[in-house]
Amino acid sequence: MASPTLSDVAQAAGVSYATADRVINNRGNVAQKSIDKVREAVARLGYVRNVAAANLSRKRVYRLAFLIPTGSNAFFRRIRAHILQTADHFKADGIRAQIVDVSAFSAEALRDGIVDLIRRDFDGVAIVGLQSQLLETPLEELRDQGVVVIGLVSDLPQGVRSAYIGIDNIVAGRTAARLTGMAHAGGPGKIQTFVGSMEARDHAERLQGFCDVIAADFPNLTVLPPILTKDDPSELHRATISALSADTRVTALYNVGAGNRGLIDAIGKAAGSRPFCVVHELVGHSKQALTDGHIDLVIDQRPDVEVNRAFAILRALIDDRAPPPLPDLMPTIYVRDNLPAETLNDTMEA
Amino acid sequence: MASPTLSDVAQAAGVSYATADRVINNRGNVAQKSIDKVREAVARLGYVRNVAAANLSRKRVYRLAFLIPTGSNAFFRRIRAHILQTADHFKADGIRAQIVDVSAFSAEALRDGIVDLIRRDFDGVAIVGLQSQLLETPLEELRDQGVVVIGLVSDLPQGVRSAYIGIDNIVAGRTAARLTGMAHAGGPGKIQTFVGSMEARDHAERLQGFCDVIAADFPNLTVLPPILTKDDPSELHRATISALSADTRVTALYNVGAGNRGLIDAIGKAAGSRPFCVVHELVGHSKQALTDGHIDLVIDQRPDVEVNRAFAILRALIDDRAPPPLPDLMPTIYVRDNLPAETLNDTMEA
DNA sequence: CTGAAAGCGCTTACAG
DNA sequence: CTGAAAGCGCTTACAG
Repeated sequence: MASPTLSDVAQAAGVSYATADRVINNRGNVAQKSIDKVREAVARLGYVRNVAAANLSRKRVYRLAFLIPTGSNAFFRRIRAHILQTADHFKADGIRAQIVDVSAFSAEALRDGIVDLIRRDFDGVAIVGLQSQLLETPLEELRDQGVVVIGLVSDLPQGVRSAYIGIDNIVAGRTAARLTGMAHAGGPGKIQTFVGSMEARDHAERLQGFCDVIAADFPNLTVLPPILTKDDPSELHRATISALSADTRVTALYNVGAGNRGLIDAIGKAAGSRPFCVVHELVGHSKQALTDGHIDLVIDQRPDVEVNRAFAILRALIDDRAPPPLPDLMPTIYVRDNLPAETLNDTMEA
Repeated sequence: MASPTLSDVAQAAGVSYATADRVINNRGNVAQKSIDKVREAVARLGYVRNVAAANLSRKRVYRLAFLIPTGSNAFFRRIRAHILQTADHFKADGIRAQIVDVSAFSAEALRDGIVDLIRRDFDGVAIVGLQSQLLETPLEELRDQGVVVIGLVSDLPQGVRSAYIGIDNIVAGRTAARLTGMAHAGGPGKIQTFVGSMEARDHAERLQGFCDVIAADFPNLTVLPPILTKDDPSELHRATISALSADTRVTALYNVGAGNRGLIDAIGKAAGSRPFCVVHELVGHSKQALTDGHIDLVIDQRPDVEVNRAFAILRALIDDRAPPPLPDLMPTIYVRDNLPAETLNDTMEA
């Protein structure tokens, strides 16, 4: 009943322990005859390599880095908190993870951050990326040193990363549109949209997905040209007030980007009925606004799920084995009724 | 830079390895003086116990059982698939998990299933539970043998399980109501509801949550008394047809229970415009119906997330340590635009 | 191409 | 109450 070990396999195959090990791990320098015998024994006994023992023996330590933009953005604060908490937990499993700050959304700064990583001997790094050619050379160098690189939240140039963990922002925009459309119940309407910057790929994609669905499935609705906000709460505040007061009779607001605090403040202070409101990312103030009935929907990318996945995928890539079955990642819809509890982790009872 | 080991701690504390081990693991029979010295050394060196090494040394194998109702219910098929896939992956980590069948939703059958577990030497079991006193004695016996018991999807009597992994069904019903309400855009409406059985606690809770929100926040809407379906597709088919044809002018349908195939068929064949439709659990046919535009929303409990959590929580409880940071569990809303990919697990690229 | 042996960080008898 | 030693299943030099 006990699982067969490598020495069981070696014995069954009639070779030494070391030889069995060589074929299990494809270390080469083994006669074909021995390979065949070992393979047969593995299959017959149902041998499964004990990863924990292997890691112990080779003193495996997973050194991970997370490159995260600095700044007071609530979403990235949330990501950081999850990384720290997860890193702390996995210390006992030989994982050393740290957050490396890079100044926000500048390709040059990000490139410099990556260059700094090169000689620091990490096994894997997760990077909140950008689509910039500037990053390609340093990323290739990292990879050539055997460092596993993945994109997190925002993708890196495809050729130089092993995986991307983040939502599809076109899907996120489509989802926002579907629900906004539903909320009009077939009636007419005008939707005011806000974007931080059209250069930000995630913003552009969300807006595109949104417009696609409205155009295709809600012919009674019009999407007004987006107002540029630079993700600045005060810009959003101003823009929201003017959208609310305009005689265009706006029936819905959709903010593709950040800065929601300004939008929420403006709505909270407005008198009378308000348009249907959709924003992205569940953080303190957007959650509160949902609870207070100032906005209707929050489309969220579940940074907790993303971080969870990042650790699992990095580990799997470093070990060159398949990742465990993980929950899928997709834009998640929150209304005021299905909000998560305050605590990060509280299923268990005392 | 290398992490301190227990022998570093022992040396620093001036005691033997074995003594250090005794205080780390609270094995008792240690002089207070030694305890203090070891504690101090642990704190000073920042010692973290290596769980993998400990498990290796004691040949730890986690024997897990999942008690799942039999039957062709698509939701439980999905749960089973996730359990099997996860179990397979974790074989390499010394986890042996198996599914134990119990015939569906009979307290007697479930009790017998639990009794059968008692001498089988599991470390942890996850049970799709029922609220029945019948279960208490066998569950206590299991617990007295040191087996960790958790409720999965549907809770067990609270006193005899260590954790519950499942959504809050009141929240699920409230969420369905919020979106159904939104979809009326302030206009009037009548909502036909369907339940499998009012004895099923999850059904009753969803219905209650649904009615609460409609009554509180959507005064223009009426919830019609639920039609009992026994979760039988043909019953649902019949009931849906009559709801669609009735001159009550139903504006929305909400099925609290299973059997959606019948509802979907009926809607697919109906001519003209249809009411707003909300069902539970994303499985093959509900996903297809969403894609085809036959229904509008699916509220899902993410069995993949639940299974993932179940493995992690069982392991943590068995080891008596804190579980890793895990994604929260809450009712998830699907529209046709944010559906997960077909595959169970496909973030990585080849 | 093959094998014997030490060691990874722990736990578990066993002997004092 | 304390310690020395074997062993968990593997990897890694090292010697042939």
